[in-house]
Amino acid sequence: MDDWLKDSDEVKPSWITVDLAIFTVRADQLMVLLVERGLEPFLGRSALPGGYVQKDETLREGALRELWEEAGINGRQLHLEQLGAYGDPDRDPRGRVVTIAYLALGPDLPVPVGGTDAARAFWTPVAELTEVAEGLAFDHAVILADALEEIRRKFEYTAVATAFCGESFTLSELRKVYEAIWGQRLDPSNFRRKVLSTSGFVQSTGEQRLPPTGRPAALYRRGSTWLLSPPLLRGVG
Amino acid sequence: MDDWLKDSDEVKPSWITVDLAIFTVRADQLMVLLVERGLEPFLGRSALPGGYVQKDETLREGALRELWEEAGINGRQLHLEQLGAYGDPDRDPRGRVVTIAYLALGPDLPVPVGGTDAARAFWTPVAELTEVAEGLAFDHAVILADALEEIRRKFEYTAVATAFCGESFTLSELRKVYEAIWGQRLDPSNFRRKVLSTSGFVQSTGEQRLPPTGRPAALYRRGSTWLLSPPLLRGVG
DNA sequence: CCAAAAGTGTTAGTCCTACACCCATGA
DNA sequence: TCATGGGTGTAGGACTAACACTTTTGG
Repeated sequence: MDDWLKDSDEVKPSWITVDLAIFTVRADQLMVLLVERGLEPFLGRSALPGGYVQKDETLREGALRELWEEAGINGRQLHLEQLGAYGDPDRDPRGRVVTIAYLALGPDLPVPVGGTDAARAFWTPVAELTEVAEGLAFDHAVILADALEEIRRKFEYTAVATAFCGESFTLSELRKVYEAIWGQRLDPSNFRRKVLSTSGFVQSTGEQRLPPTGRPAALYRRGSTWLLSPPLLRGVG
Repeated sequence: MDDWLKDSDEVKPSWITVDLAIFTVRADQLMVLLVERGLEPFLGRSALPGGYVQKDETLREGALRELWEEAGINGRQLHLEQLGAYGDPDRDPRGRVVTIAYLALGPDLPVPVGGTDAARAFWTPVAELTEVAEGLAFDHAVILADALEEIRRKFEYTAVATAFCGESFTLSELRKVYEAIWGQRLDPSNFRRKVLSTSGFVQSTGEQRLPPTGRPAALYRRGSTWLLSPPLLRGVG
């Protein structure tokens, strides 16, 4: 490293990690992926998946790599955005470690299987983890809370909800995603109208899907519009 | 630093900096604070103010300290929020430097004066810096663009606009802030109604202020509400 | 009185909500 | 034909944009 970089009593280099808050919707519930730590510190405790950023990769590339190594998930198919940096000097007992948190959203993903790091990973319903969250390693409870707030906010004014659906989806599936995140019933007919009247939100595929019972539903895929205006307001609640 | 931290060919420690995108509204224009770099690399080029995070401070504390050292601004009086981390491996010619960008918004601030680092600081109207921005040091043009997008978005659904006003302000002053950011006229009467009907957005002080000419205007201060629902939509535009 | 800016009222149109109703399928 | 979920229609109310109008000041 060049010697024109400042190194003094006040300024020291830090370790950089990425941590991932990975969400999916399964059985009408918002789930987050946690891992059981296999190393000190916090050995055996639950944590968000993550790891060190390597020398020659971008932060995003590091997040994608950890997504694969720790969770067995190919990130090219899901929504990945940066949440923010967490760098309190005492957040890691090993020393100064600044972590860049990423938010990942994907359709109902396969349960992680054995054989890799991902074997230690498991899905947890966020509705049930209020007590569990306090036991998370590092400051991961804070990161998780920030991630949840970010999701709820972004649902109102972006098309991010489609990230929880597969390649093609019905409007009912999309609506159930909103209902899971907002914890509130939405009127199917009004929801349909709002979504379809926002040009570019979704795009008809022309195909249909048969529900277990009832009339076949039209299939849609993501449109090109990301920012929704007007936003899909959640009711007064 | 503990030896249980990974150090290998792939993983190396990094330098952590904070960079500040500081905005104010003056003469109905959105302005950003830039500095002329006094050190290599990019000596003499314009850049966002910023510097190294010290050993025992949080990222936010580092941002507040740089705000004071580089811009002569006491940050306790303004809005300061984290924008995100920028850490491409080649963003700094000196080596791996990850920067945490902060967004700062404040009322018309005193022009930085000589005698300190802040002597090199100057306000630039964002409307005019399209060409200038390309010449900024490091990836600061990207950070600045992200900051502007964040401001415009947050104006719609938060009360962040009040950060550009002083302790107390008239509704016209607040409206002019919106007009400066959105580059669009707003109907004074409709604006007033929207703001006042959003409970907790602003709070009457009972005082008045005399404009250069015309009827005195009632003064308000920030209310306790941060999230606006419904959002102050910017018109179809 | 006039100009300028604050502040109120009104109206026509748009959007939203709630809910009734029809449609297409499997059993 | 029944149950189930998909999909359309509609009436009342809420919200909005546009703009006319009144109020209060200094000159």
